Amino acid sequence: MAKTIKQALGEGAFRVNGKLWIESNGKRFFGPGPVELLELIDQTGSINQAAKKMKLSYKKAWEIVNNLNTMAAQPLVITSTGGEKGGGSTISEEARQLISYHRSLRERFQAFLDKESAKLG
Amino acid sequence: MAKTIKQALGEGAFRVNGKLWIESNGKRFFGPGPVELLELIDQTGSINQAAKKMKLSYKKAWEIVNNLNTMAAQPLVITSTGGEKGGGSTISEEARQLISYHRSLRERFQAFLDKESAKLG
DNA sequence: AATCGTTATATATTTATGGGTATAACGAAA
DNA sequence: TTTCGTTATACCCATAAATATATAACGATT
Repeated sequence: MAKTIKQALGEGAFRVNGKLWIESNGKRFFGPGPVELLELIDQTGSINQAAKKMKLSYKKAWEIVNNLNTMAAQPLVITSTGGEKGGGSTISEEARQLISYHRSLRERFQAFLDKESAKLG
Repeated sequence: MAKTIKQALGEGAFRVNGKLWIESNGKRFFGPGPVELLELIDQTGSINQAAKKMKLSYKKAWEIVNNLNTMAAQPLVITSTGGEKGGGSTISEEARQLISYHRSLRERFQAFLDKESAKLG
């Protein structure tokens, strides 16, 4: 009698999980972290404040922003220094498109994961 | 006029990629690395030789094996010490089931990634 | 000119990860 | 009892990654 996957795994809460991202030439470009950061920049108008809300160092947040702007054809974050409020940042229309696409992508991925996980239980 | 994803990304070779694994209570349990290791243990009859073929330290390989055996309901690797050849290891029927399932899972995942990537080009 | 909070950048420090090395235990066979 | 290659485990070190700290530049407003 052939052993089943369920016998191998037992009754633990096993499930299929994973991560998705968009890459270019093998270099990771766009994942959940950047998406959240972009949304918070949009809400706060500042990389600095967005980083704090994500409990990220400003440096790390800036690196993410810089990477996004370097790899994309069009800048995703528009930054400005100086001025009354010291400067600030906004996100571009292209960024909104990417966020929207990524959201729907994640929904499809979640459905995939749920379907696969069901096979284990 | 709304900007498209293609405009945001430009003509670079962007694609959707990702990683999959099986987890239990949030702890990663089974991924591509363990699968390859199990297959090599099956071929060589030894954790030590399997580690060398994967260019992995024996220590790391043993940790993977130990983790697999600890988390699964049934042992996936059966080890023995001493004897004519110093000992050795074999994989269980449950391990073969998991390898087989994981292979088909990855095929379905790859199809998902290809389908999503096509939307970017 | 002084002020403000931000962007932008360099440098140092701490933390995590993996690898290297060493060693004991094992048990069948000679 | 000696030999063998393996499993099993502890300990230290090197490299990488995340984090912390410090500082300059910016420019509209006052």
